[in-house]
Amino acid sequence: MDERFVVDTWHYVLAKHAQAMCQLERELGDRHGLGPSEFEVLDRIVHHDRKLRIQELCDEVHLSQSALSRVVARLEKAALVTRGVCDSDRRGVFVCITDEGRARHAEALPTQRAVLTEVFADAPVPAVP
Amino acid sequence: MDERFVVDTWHYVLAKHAQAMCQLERELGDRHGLGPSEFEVLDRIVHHDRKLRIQELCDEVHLSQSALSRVVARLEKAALVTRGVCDSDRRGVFVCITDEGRARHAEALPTQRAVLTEVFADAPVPAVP
DNA sequence: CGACATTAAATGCACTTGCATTAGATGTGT
DNA sequence: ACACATCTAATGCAAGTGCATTTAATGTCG
Repeated sequence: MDERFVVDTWHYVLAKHAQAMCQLERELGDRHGLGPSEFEVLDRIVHHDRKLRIQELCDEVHLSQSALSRVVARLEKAALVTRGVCDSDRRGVFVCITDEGRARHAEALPTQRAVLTEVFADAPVPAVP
Repeated sequence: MDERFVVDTWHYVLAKHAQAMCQLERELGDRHGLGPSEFEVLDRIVHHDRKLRIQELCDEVHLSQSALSRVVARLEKAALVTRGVCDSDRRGVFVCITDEGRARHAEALPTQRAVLTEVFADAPVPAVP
């Protein structure tokens, strides 16, 4: 476990994260009115293709529970998802994507892929020593 | 350029960034009173071992110019750096690390390395297809 | 059954960030 | 020399985030 390798990898992660995040924020925002977090949540729901509990989403998205709660609130206000109480455990809330949400996601997906492809086109990940 | 590879790499970057950032924030904050951005700026100055212009730092740290300006302001308030006008171009500002800043950095460096080593200990970076 | 710990999600709050703008200094062209 | 574009850094401001707390529902133990 070379210390040099660790630091190089960290710098790689920092650089790519900043680059991709910044560009995603621009492109998704300007072209589809979505932030990276909003897109990520929609993407996870579409990927599972079912309604998910907030807690399940929490495990998959890299956000705190409170931040996720607000992202879902924004998505709900934009009519891209609906929130409903869970019958079996009325503390729980499940999030269900709407048709409009699905459409918006489908529309935004190529944009996201294009950005990622551009950012990672040359992906000289630091080699393991 | 496989689309799958691109997405996998992105997820890797997202996960490692979140994990490392979160832990750095905790450890650097609790043990040394530094945020990740503050540490990063100190680290860049120590690495160059000279006073740097704000603009130079801007190229190396992944922050906007305004955010960097405020990080430097916080560091100055904590007496870890000093700011001075550049004689040759009086628009410019150079940032100079203090002895206390050097000491704090030296003290925090092992903490940062420990966190990074832990996070990237198993670093199965998605393999290039 | 009843008190208390536990869990899920929402909310108050402070903090950091980026965008847009501003203030001041420098360069340029006529 | 003067007007104007450009550049550097700082600041007003809005937005998103995490931590701590709150509210409501569930589980558990006596």
